[in-house]
Amino acid sequence: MSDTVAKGSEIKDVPAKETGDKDEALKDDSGPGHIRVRNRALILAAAEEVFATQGYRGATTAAIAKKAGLPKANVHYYFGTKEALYAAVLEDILGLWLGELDRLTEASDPATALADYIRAKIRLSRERPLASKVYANEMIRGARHTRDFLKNELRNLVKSKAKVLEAWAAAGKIEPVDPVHLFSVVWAATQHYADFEVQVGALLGRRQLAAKDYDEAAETIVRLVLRGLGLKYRPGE
Amino acid sequence: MSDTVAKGSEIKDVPAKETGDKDEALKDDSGPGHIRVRNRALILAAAEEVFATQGYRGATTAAIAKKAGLPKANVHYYFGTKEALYAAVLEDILGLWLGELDRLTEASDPATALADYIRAKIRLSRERPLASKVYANEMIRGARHTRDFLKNELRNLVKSKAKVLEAWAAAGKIEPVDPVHLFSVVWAATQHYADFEVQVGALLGRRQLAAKDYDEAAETIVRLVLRGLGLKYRPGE
DNA sequence: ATTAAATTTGACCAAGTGGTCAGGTTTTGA
DNA sequence: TCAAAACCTGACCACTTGGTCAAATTTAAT
Repeated sequence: MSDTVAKGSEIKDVPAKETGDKDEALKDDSGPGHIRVRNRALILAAAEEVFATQGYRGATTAAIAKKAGLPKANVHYYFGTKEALYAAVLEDILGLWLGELDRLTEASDPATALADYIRAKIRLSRERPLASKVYANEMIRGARHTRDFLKNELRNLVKSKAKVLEAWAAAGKIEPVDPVHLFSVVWAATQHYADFEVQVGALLGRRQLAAKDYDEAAETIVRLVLRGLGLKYRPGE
Repeated sequence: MSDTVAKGSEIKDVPAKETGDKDEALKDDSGPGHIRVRNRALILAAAEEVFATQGYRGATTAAIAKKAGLPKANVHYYFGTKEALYAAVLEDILGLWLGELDRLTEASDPATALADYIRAKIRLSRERPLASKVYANEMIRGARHTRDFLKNELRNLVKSKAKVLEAWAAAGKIEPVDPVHLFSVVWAATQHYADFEVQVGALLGRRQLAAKDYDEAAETIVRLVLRGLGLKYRPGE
C-alpha cells in the first residue's frame, strides 16, 4: 500500500520552497510560492486538529480538506498521501518537543532551570494541546512513524541532559536521579494537562481548564520535582 | 447511525448470564450459557488489544473477530455494534481504575498508603498496558463514551479522597496539596509507563521494559510524591 | 426424543475511504 | 505579451467497512 505512494510526484516535486527563504516578514503575503506556503499551512493546521481528535485512522482526508476550506483533491495535490501528511504533521510537532530543553545547562541553577522547563512544558500543553494529542496517539500506537526519532535524536538529547544532571549531582547541587525516569515523570505530568484535559476538567468541575489551573498544575509539579531532588521550594516563589 | 443499533436484539437479549452467578469455579467450563461467557471473553480480550493498538476507528470488527478466532458475524451476534463492543471494553477497564484507591484511608499512614498506591498503579501499567492505552485513547478523543463516568463516579471518588488528604494535612502528617493535581500527576506518571512504553524503552535502549525498569520508575515517583508532601523517603525502603 | 432457544456463518450490501486524473484556470518569469 | 509552471477540482474508481440476514447446526430443557 505504502509503496504505491509517489506516483504523480513529477508534478508535486517542486523545489520545496522552504519557508525560511530570505525575508521572514513577507512569508505569507505575496511572491512566488506564497500560495503553496499558505495552503500547506492551512492543511497542516487542519490535519493536526483532525488527527488529534479522531486518531490516525479516524482522520479522513475529506474531513481535513473541509476544515482547511479546500477540496479534497487539493490536499492530495500538496501532500500526496494521507501517510505523508501525517508524517509532515509529526515533523512539525517533534521540533516543539526538543526546543525547550535548552534551559537545562550545567552552568544554570538547577532549581531555576528545572522550574522554568516545567512551566514551559505546561505552557506548551496549554497552547498546543492538539500537537500533544497527536504525539500521544503516535506513542500509544507504537511509534511506527517516530521510532528513529526516539532512538536517535531524543535518546541522544536525553543522554546529553543526563550529563547535566550528573554534573549537578557531582557538585552536590542535587541528589542523584535516573534521568530517564525524571524526564518521563516530567513529560507525563505536563503533557497530561493536554492529553487528559477533559479528565482534569471533569475533576475540577470545569468545562475548560483556566489559566489558574495550568499555573497550579505547574507549581504542583515543580514542587514535587524540586523537593524530590533535595532542592528547596517555596510556594510563593 | 447509533439509533439503528438494537434491531435484532430479540435474539441477543438473553437473561445476560452475568458471570458471578453461583460457583465461580466452573464459570467457563460447562453448563448453560458457558458458550456465551467464553465467546464474550474471547471477543473482549481481542477487542481490547485491537482498540489499544489501532484506535477506535482503526479497529475493524474483522480484525477483532480474527484475533478472537471467530467469524465476524459472531462478533456482531454477541455485541451488536462496534460501538457497543467498545463500550463493553471500556466498562471492563473503568473498574480497574477505581479499585486501587481503597488504600488511601484517613486511618492509614500517608507515606505507606501513597507508596503502596503508586506501586500498585505501576503494576497495573505493567500487567494491563492495553487497558491503559484504550483509556488514554478515549481521553484524548474527548471522553465521548466516558464523560458521565468522569463527572460522577471518578469526581466523587476524588472528592472523597481529597477529604483524606485534608485530614492528613490537618493532623500535620502531610503538607496541604491540591488533590486533583496530586492525583493527576500520579496517574500521569504511572500510566505513562503503559501508554508511552515504546518511548521509555527507546530512551533506556531496550526493546521491552524489564521488571527492574518498572520498579525504578515506581521508586522515582514515590520519592517525588512523598518528598513533595514533606514526608521522608529513604531509597532503601 | 422432541422442540424451542441459542449459536454459527457465508454471502451480501450500502456507505464510505484514499487516491487518481484529465482538463481547466491562475501565477510567474522573461 | 506569452508560454511554461503551478495550481485547482469535479468526477471517478477500487477497495474496505460496519452491519444484516436467512438458513443451518448445536445446545438445553422437558
